[in-house]
Amino acid sequence: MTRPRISDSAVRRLALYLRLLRDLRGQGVELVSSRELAERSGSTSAQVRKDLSLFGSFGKRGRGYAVDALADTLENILGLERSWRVCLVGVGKIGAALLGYRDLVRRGFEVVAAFDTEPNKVGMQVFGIPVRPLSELPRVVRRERVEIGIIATPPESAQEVAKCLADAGIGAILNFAPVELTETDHVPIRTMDVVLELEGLSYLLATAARTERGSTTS
Amino acid sequence: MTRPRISDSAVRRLALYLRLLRDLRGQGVELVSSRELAERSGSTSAQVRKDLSLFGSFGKRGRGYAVDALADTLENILGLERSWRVCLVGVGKIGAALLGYRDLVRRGFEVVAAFDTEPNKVGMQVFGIPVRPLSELPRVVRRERVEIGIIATPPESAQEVAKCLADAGIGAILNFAPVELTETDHVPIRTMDVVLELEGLSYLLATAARTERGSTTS
DNA sequence: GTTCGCTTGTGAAATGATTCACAAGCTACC
DNA sequence: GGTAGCTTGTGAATCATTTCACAAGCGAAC
Repeated sequence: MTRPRISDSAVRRLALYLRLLRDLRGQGVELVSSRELAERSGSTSAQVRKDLSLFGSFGKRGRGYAVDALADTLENILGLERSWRVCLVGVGKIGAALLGYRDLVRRGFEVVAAFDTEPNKVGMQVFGIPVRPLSELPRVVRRERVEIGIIATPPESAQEVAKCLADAGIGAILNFAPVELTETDHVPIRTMDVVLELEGLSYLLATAARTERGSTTS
Repeated sequence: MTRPRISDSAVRRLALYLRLLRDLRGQGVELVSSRELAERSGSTSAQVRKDLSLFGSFGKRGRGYAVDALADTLENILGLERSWRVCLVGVGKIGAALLGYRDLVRRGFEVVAAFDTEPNKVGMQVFGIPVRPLSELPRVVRRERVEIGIIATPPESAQEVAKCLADAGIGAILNFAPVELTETDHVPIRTMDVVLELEGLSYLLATAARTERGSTTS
């Protein structure tokens, strides 16, 4: 399979198509057209076809795409034919919610370890996963062959934890702390920030309000 | 102030600059250059200047930007000079974690109501906020003048809840359910999906592994 | 007041992503 | 076999975003 450079947004769309295809497969649907995928993913049929054609041609002209085969193909492209070993650092409210989030393991991400510095959290079990002291992180990450780290610490410690994860040989990081982390050792980092998203919505609301006022007044 | 059409990614960057500026203000820093903002936000100085110049010219050549004044300006542009009234639908693990997340109110998003359908959750107080039955949503949203809705329900009910929020007159929606929602009544929707982000990382890891193998073998 | 070092603001160029539009190809049906 | 109706795959064109590059401007030092 060819592996072109591909944008983040394209990868996200592919992951979305895969989710839709799995649903369709569950419903016993065998064929799906780019138009249908587009409708369900909020995209356009041309976009869907372009995205898929980056990796090869999987469809049949006049018919569409074979749901089952395309799902398998996308699983392969995205590396989801296997499951990934994940650890969590920071067992606060968000961290604990993630440990209890069943979709993670169901969709191929198994949380195999959790860490925190708070002495009263260390030793607890949260949703069946023991919380260990941060000092054990390097050893445990190596021993358990953890591949992805999730940071859910306060922002002050996030950068330090990222460094620690990178040094321990982790391959990628998902960050929930509201700070922009600087990449260490080419370990890719994605940040999810609720407040930043809300602020984006705030901009839209403020703009809408002004436009409204402007047009009403004049 | 001019209000040009501006991309989502630009808005996100502006929100990020604002966060950095508030930090700097707290530290008593008075001037900051586009280069410094770029370093701290993982961007480039040209990008920072372009973003800011969309709304006017706020800097002094040779000196940089006045931290305090620029923070105020960005707060105005983003609509963050005031705080917003938010409600939460779905008090599961993620929902409960959000209710306890202090940064929301600290950064101008006040959760004034929470809803759920589960009879054993309705009537509870979670972090001081009473959980009401979903049937009260339209009335409460109107009475409390709620402007932003957060959906943290299972994916099956998310679309229905989105419609309900839109009908109740809400202005924007942040969705945590792993489904692509179709927009109702021009109410903007942002979706945050942990698994989708992890799948994006999975793609990078899988690609890195293949490249590695390819180059090692040859 | 002149020079020097630094930084902004911004057109122009380059790069990247999306949309268009259509030939090529498949299936069903007659 | 031929035709009709769809749908894919993809170059070309359009649209959007980012980067480049530099004139203009500010302040400090002498």
